[in-house]
Amino acid sequence: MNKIKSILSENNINKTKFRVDLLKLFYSKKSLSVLEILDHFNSTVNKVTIYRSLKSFEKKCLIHKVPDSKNFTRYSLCNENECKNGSHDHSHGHFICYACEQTFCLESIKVENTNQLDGFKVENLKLVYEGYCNSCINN
Amino acid sequence: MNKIKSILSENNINKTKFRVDLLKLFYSKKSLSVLEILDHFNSTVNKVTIYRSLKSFEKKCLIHKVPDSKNFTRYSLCNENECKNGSHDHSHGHFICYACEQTFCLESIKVENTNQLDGFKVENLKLVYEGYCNSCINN
DNA sequence: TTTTTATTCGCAAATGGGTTGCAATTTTTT
DNA sequence: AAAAAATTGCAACCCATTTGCGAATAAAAA
Repeated sequence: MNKIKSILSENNINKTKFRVDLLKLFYSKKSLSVLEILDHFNSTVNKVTIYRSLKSFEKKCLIHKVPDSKNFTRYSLCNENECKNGSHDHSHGHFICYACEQTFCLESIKVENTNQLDGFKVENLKLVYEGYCNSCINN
Repeated sequence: MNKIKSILSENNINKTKFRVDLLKLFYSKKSLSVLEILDHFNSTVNKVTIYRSLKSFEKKCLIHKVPDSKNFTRYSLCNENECKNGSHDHSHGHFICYACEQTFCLESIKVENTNQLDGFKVENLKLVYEGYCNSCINN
């Protein structure tokens, strides 16, 4: 609660009720989509506000986009070691569950940025696993 | 020309002028988006027709979706060894060019479907390189 | 080759994610 | 408390993709 507010303060984001609640929500979820956020707040908040809050959080390196199976955008908390000053680096694999559609960061699976690819100059590398998470298998 | 038509015949897709031309086009490109197809035909064909043709080709394993950088869908020809009977398996890496937005299949970079991931049942694995292709670097 | 049947096509309209302009409200600064 | 800056909601928009439906076309049957 206090932690959330101080994070917002440090990043010059106004501590409105919604933004505090939204950031708090991120601390309890692996990843979130706009639709899930809208559902969580029972549509008491306008979707434009959600988009703008996400964009603001992203710019301040509180959250970043993560891969998803469909063409939806999902976000999850930044890792302090990886993202700084508005530039995001998630050099680890990701897992996407077909059932719950959650995206999990696989911090232990590092992807090294191979510059060695014949005919191409590689700037980024994404490693995405898809399947079923344990929680979905056991339900 | 004859080859194209016989492929369509074998897959029970009507050999309309547009579908013949569209399949021919795929044989000359690494990958295509709906917009690129629309441009190529100078908007003489309805975009709904494009979407439906693509879906039909995909169902018959002539083409499949490939990863892209933005939220657009791209398609490229299926590899006969990999895709069969409507189920698509592209177990190789992909390269996406930031400049031309083309997606290239890296047939030589195979991804083995690791079932070994703690806490997850892995069904699929995607390896995507991003950067600049030689053609864009030299222009 | 005519008739029948199955596909495909184009158009209009709808769905869904995401954005923009603007005026009203809230938070921060002084 | 007043002024300045950030945030919000609303309506309207953009763009990719889909759906319904009747008209046109292709393939199969007679």
